Amino acid sequence: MKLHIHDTLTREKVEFTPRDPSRITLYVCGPTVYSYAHIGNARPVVVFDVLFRLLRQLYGQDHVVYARNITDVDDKINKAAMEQGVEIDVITNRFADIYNEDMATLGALRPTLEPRVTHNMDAIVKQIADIVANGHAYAEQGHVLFDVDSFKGYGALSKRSVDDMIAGARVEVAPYKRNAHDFVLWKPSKPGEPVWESPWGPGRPGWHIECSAMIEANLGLPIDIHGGGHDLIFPHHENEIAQGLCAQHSHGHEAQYARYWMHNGFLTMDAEKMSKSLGNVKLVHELIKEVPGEVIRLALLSAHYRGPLDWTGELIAQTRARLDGLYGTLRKVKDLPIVDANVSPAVLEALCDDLNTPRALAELSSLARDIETAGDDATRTAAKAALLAAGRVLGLLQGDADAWFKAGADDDLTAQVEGLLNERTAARAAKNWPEADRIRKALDELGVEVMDSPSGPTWKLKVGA
RNA sequence: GGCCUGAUGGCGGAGCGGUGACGCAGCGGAUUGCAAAUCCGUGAAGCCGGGUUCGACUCCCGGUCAGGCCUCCA
Repeated sequence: MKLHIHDTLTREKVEFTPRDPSRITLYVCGPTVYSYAHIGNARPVVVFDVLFRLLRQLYGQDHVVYARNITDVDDKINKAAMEQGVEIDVITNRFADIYNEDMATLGALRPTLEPRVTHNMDAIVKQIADIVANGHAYAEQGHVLFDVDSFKGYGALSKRSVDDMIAGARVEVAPYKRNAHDFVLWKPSKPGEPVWESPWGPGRPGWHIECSAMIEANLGLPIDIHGGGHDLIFPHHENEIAQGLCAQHSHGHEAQYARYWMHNGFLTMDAEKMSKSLGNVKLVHELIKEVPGEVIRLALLSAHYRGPLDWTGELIAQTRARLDGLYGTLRKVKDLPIVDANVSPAVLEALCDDLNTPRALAELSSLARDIETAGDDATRTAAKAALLAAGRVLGLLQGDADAWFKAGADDDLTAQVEGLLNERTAARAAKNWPEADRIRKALDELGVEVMDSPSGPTWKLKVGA
């Protein structure tokens, strides 16, 4: 099965051919760790997690190197550290850990590499030096600026010309810049900020250089796939290309930086842009207290990654209901053995078509129906295996089905429910329907819904109870 | 102003130049002590205006609306 992906550089869906099938390289821009991640930040994480899983499925578990950086040098980090009177690593370690925990709750696998700016300062300084040596950057007043005019390929990714950018003219004009659109590779630190040594004086790296330096140092050019949010196309990824290629001794004009570019669409909140001023920023850290991580994950995968996604209460409710259905089916076959199975070709085909998760999800429903309509346990066991295997590529349905419905119930409640259920089972055995209904009502008041089945009752905690 | 997306049923959301997935909700039936689940069936859509075509939701052109980027941003 051949993977096809929509490449931002050519704006076309193309067949994916890895440079080296035994070492696929994937890089996705990660978080700046000064605060909590919001739900919009989670979309690329989940989307590219599916890509990571798919690539591992197609090329082998050990043949994919997935790097997602952690930006731990940044103005916002400095500000937070200053305000709290601590070193920056107190802030960055704390939020990097929280980030990883929160993303794990969304079912995202840990990337192979999580390079940090502070751990790659040598690579950054070296890359800047290479760019300067190759004549694509200049030092001025403690700054090092990338000379945009020296790189002919500039603007190829974002499809904009340097002239257009000047026309837009919101770029910062500074005395140390030759041209307004030149951007910073290295700059002096302000008093009190962390400082690193460099040939151009003490200071700190600019925003874009970290990614290209870490890619060069950790993955090697060209990487296979570079991913990120749509908003990063310009200037971040455009600048990455310029830096990454101009640091190469070939001057990189014909070389490639990333063989394929993938960008996820934006997420809106009730059709509005998420912004602090509107007060509609949803933090993943808060959201997972009210909504299971898997619901969030499925909701994020319910639309194609390149399209927009509107985050609403209705979306969450519908997604939860859908997952209830899937886990409900799995609960019916929970006592059947788990056997190995191949990922359904239809699911693979959908994902290989530029990560068409909605189509893959539709197939998941079909696989669930196979379980429901199976006539015997052998068929059911095979169908269960097929559903779980398909779920695994999507990072879904790997939890315990019973636990799914009881999530949120503490031990006390569970014991209480089990007790009442036993009483009710006895009442039903005696065909004492009024008593059975009384207990059902009592459970209902506890927020518990009882479902009878030939093999005994099951229950679930009602949402919002 | 420049560049880039998107617009499908009550809601979410795909594919496809000719029979309109899938999910949630609705309706009918089967099943069920009750309830749920499940299965079967069913109603329901393609922003507007042109064009191409035997035929367009699907291709082309022009609008409209919404969102994004051009400044830190997933």
